[in-house]
Amino acid sequence: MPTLWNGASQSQFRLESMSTSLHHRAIENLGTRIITGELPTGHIMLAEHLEEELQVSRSVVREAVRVLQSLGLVETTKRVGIRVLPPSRWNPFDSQVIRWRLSSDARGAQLRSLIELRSAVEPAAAELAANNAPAQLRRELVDIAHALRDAGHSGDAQKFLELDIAFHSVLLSGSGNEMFANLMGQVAETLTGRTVHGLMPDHPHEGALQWHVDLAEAVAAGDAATARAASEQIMRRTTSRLSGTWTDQPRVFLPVRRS
Amino acid sequence: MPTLWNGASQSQFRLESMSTSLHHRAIENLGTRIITGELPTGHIMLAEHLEEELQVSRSVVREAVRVLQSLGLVETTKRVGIRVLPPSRWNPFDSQVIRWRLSSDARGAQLRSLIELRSAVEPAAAELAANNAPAQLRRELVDIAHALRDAGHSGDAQKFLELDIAFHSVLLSGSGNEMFANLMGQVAETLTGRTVHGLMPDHPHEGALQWHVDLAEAVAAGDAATARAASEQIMRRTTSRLSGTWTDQPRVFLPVRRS
DNA sequence: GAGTTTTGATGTCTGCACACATCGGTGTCA
DNA sequence: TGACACCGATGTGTGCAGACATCAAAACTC
Repeated sequence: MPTLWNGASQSQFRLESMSTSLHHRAIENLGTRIITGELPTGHIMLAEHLEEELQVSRSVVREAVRVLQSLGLVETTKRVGIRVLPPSRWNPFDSQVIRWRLSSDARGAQLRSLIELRSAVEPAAAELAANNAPAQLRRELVDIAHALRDAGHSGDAQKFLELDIAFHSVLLSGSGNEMFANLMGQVAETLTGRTVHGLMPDHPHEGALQWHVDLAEAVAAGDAATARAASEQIMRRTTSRLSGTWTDQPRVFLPVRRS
Repeated sequence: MPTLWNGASQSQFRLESMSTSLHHRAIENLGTRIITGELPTGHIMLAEHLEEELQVSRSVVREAVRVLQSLGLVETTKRVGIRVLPPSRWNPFDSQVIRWRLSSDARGAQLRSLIELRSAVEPAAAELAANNAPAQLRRELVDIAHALRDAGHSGDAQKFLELDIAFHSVLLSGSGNEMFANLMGQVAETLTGRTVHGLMPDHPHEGALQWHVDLAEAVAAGDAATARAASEQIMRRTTSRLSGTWTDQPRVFLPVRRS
């Protein structure tokens, strides 16, 4: 009886929590289940079946499926149904997909991918920022670096996290490359995830704090080479500190898709 | 009179070509117009208005708007309508967004972003591939590099393009990082765009051909440092060859979004 | 100016017609 | 008799139309 959504009821409670639109919850539900593997590759669903399973109407299901389709999670075929696509078809840069993967078994693999991407991008961003960033962003970066060092010394974990995110955000924005700047959100996820999961030491590494200051001052001075070097130092340390979380994750070598 | 879509008719012909679904064409239409700026930031549309403008039904409009919403191009607000979001909210990694930008005035800026991203990522991918790629991919890479050199010498532009795409695809796949591997599609866009727009010389640079071979053989030998160095050479040259196309494009320094 | 009502847009539900890929039966030919 | 091509039935996504629910902006009242 697909009636109104009336708070706490229904034993087959599939659309968790409230305060978001129905189609959004449907996306969340299906996306999560696909990425955790509960709905495996090749699994076929029928729109009609989803209606009663999720207790929503056709329009909600259809809009949700459209979005999942644009994320590469499913494809629709007439006379067949809605087919779950293999992970190689998922859009690994979509922030929803990243979020879902971070809260699945593939968390380690997703973290590794993100760290590798950051390790490649941040030094380049540092270089670009040193060459191109507007004066105000350079000043801001220096201020944040100093505040970050202070917070590290005083052991204020919450403030340290905020400043850490701000630092890398400003750096990436300062590159003047909108793709780099957009990684900010993902970086924030990894950083917050790190503290939440207790991977941060009580007092951050003294060298790392100094490298942040060095990086900021190199950017301010327009010294691209030094900025890159400092960024590489930071990323090397970050990588080595986190690499323990994905030692058991096998690498996946995607097939070369020729369309 | 929103009746069936009957081929060539309608003077206000907005949904171009056929053979794709209506909602897909609606996405294409709106996405293009938003990114070219024909529908500027803050512009407000009404679903009802879109229905008659595109000559499609409510459900088609709604599904298209949902997808555009997930791409960060629009937001919907009750009592207001469908609002076009500023470029800083667009998902710059989505392949549709990239494609739309490549065929807009911002083409130069998009190319620069992609090249900068490639320049950061490919050397890292080369390093990872040298350390982790399975034997078969290494062999394949060497074969392609040699074929690429031959094609370069013989001046077969079409074959050269195919092999060039294949080379970078295999390299990125060989990194074992699904985000790197996924850049493949975007790389293909830039490479094809380059030949189509007549930016390729008749005979590719001899040094570049050799660097591809060096890179492949370093990966095959597991020599990460050499592989990275060769990749950096290639990207430096690619950058310098293409930088002319975006000299006039201003860099955009996105605001740091703190949610 | 604070609280209340009205209004107008999206959100959701439903029934229907159509397009079309798949499957199975039928007919043809060797 | 068996293999193969054809063709229509079937079932599913796609698209359409209209209704009601919801909720936030805007207008209104006090």
